[in-house]
Amino acid sequence: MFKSQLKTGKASKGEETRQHVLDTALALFRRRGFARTTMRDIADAAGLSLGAAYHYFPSKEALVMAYYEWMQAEHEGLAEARRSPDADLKSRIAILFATKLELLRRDRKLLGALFGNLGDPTHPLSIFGREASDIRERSLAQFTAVFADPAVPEELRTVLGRLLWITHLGVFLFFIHDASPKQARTFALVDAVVDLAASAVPLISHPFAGPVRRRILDLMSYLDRPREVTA
Amino acid sequence: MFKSQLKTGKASKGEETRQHVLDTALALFRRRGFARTTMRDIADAAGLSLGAAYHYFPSKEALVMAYYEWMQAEHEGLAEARRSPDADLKSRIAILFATKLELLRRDRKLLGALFGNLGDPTHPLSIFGREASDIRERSLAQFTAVFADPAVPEELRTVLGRLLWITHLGVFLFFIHDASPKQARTFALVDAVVDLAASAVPLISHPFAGPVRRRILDLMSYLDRPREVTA
DNA sequence: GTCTATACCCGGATAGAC
DNA sequence: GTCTATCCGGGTATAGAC
Repeated sequence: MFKSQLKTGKASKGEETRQHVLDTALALFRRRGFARTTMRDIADAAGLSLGAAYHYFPSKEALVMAYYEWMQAEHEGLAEARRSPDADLKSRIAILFATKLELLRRDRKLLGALFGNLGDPTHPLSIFGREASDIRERSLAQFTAVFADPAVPEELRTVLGRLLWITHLGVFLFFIHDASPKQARTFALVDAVVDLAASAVPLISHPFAGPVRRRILDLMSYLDRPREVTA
Repeated sequence: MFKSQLKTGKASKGEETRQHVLDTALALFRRRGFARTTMRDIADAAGLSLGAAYHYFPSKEALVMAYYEWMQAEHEGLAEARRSPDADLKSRIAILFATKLELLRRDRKLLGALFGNLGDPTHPLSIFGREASDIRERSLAQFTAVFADPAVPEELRTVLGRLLWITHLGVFLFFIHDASPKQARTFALVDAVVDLAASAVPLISHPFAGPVRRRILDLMSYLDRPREVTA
């Protein structure tokens, strides 16, 4: 696990090259999309042999995973920077969506790859799969933290975080397909979703909604457990 | 469009072969999954050359589309057969989910393919794409019809139909990943979802929920328009 | 450990002869 | 409508240079 770079502290030659390959790949993905970019293109554009590219990234999708990781770190940083201590629930939700949309905006053609293996449980590289679990958990944590608010019943916070996270996946699936100028429809959708989410919380917390609330908790308990591997 | 078969009325040789290829392919998909079945496997098993198989189905995914079509017709038939005129809202929803689950049960390994191209808007063969629009509309219509009920405000029916349809996609995405014995967790999830859907309708129809209801209608208006093609 | 070059396998898809 | 041959690209393998 611990290599010689312990003493240097500097980025080694290898890490520089690795970064260069990743940058080149992402530039090509952004311009031409994931499917229409070949590993041979990437190696050529980076000035490397095919073998060298595969030396750093064992598969084309590993490049997407690296991007996913970068993206998550970036989102955490940006959302944190925009955070203000006296913000209410609605603006906390709004910030989370706005920052992510800001980051993903130029990467529409690349996003498809993240949703690509959604339906294949045997494929480890999936947004719901093993390899992505770290990143997924960190993202989920961001969306759950939004509900750490005295106005929200404790028992509902985890559940609401998950619901909001799933919703954000849906929004970005919409975003991928949104061909309106400058993705105006996605921006409008985000406004509406934020508005709805913020206004649904008091409703669902109200005693009147007790039976529905209990059913939501029931339902989420089925989604909670870690995923097993299909034989 | 109109070929010589107009006079025969019988299934021509070509249609028989086409059906044979489809049957063979589905059998292989069910046994080994979509990804692990090659077009060469299918052609071999059907006793045809690769080129001949491609003559009938222009791509591997076209086979999935043909399945999707068959599936939708089957679901309409089965749901209709189970329909009883005096059923309440909840049991109408329950029947829709139960019959679909019944049909899809043996096809888990095949379903991933339906969700496969979800993220690629340039790919016409997607559950959200052009090619599938007919089938998608028919499926949506089934889920909307459930709410044709005096207890449900007119203005909400389309919206609730869409929400239920999206929910059913989510349930079957879960189903694909469900490795519990006999997919017991999916069955439990379906129960909970049906329960929640049926109990949420009175809540959302209640005057108290007016603001939330208006926001839901707002939100859905962004999802309504037909999809344009990305350049 | 970093990299080149090259040949190869596999599987989706296509061309063109018959 | 059916075949054989071919292309293309993801991915692997290997042999060797520095």
